[in-house]
Amino acid sequence: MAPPLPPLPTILHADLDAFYASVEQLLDPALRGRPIAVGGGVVLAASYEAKAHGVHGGMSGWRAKQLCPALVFVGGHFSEYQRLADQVMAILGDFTPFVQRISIDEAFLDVAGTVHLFGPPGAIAQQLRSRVRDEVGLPISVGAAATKHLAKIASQVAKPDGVVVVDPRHERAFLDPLPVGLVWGIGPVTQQRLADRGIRTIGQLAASPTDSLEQFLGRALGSKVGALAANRDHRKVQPNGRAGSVGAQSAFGRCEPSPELLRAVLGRLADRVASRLRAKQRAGRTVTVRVRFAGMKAVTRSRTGAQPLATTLTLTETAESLVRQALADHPDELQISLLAISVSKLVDQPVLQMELPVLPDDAVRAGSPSGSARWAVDHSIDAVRRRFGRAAVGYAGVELSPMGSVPDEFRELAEHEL
DNA sequence: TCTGGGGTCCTAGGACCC
DNA sequence: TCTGGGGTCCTAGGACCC
Repeated sequence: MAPPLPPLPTILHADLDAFYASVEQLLDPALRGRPIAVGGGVVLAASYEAKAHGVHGGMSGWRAKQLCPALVFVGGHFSEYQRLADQVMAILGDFTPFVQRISIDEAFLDVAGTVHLFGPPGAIAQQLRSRVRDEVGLPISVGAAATKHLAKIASQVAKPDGVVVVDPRHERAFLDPLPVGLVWGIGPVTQQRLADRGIRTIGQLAASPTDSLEQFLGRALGSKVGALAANRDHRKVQPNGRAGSVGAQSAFGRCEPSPELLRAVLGRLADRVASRLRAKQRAGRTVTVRVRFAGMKAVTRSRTGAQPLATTLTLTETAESLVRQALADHPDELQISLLAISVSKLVDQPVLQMELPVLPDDAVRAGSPSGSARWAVDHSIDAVRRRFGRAAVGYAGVELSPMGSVPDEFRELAEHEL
């Protein structure tokens, strides 16, 4: 039998460059060519002109200004980000039905079935970039390789505004000189641990004995690196699955965890999470809270119930009880700096768009409404908000809370390049 | 000048059942 | 009666990604 042909580099990873900042420069020509940062107190995204001065996401605003005095801060046009990114994804879909979007601004494509229509992967990458540039006006980088992992690394190397095709016959030559931090799953912690052992490049990593590496890196990462080095990364580009959890968090300076604070913050977070669950027609059985103390140490507490939940008031109460539990387990911690709520083990919970049911009597009389009354209250609030906007109505003490320093739109989009 | 927000995946230990 | 092994679910913690 003839030896199998080497796989073609038909997996593409397309990644918009400095996405939020590029959109701002697209919307306002006066910003083009200038160092800009999206955000204020903290930099959410920086243009390449700003990055040249060392500005990057996650940096405090004043530090960024120190590094780059000419830096211009701009507020975010969040609905524009979503709209333009969706346009880009639609263009990607013209080259193959196998598009897997992994965040607002990046996606994998498998073009194995369409090379006969559009030419080899490198040519497809160029056509795709031209169309995004011409029709949307944004720069996008593309990596092409035989596997997702490698394509992702290639697109990072291609930035800004470029293409890198990794020939499957020369993968090691491509990978070996690159820094280990480009490997998926190697973050700052692991990078430091590797550096302590003199390992900085992927080549050095691949050359070190696997068993001892696995011993100190953990089996998961060890096998991941092994698979990468041996080109055994066989994950397919697959249609997007549905989210496995829905959560929200809120950071505030350092505060004493008074009952009033807990009520206000958890009520607001539960309102966000539960209304998003209802909008997706989903509900979840497991509620997890996260409490971060003043020293950045964080703990979690979770509870799994028999019935899936998507009710604001029930979620608030469950979260409150879990947070109290976490606080009681750490009596030495006097201040907290963040609270988070997440709901997982999600199931479908279709909701008929029916007229509002008549409130049961017990809801009117009792201080604590019944399950069906809670359902009715939530859905009437959702309905009003659909018509008049989110701020139109809410739970007492929830909307009035001074805690929401970050506008809700800010929270809708997961940030990138941090 | 302490560091925002929304997710995923992995590990480990314990409970529980067969 | 004692013991072992496997499977599944739950909780908690941590690293990482965008």
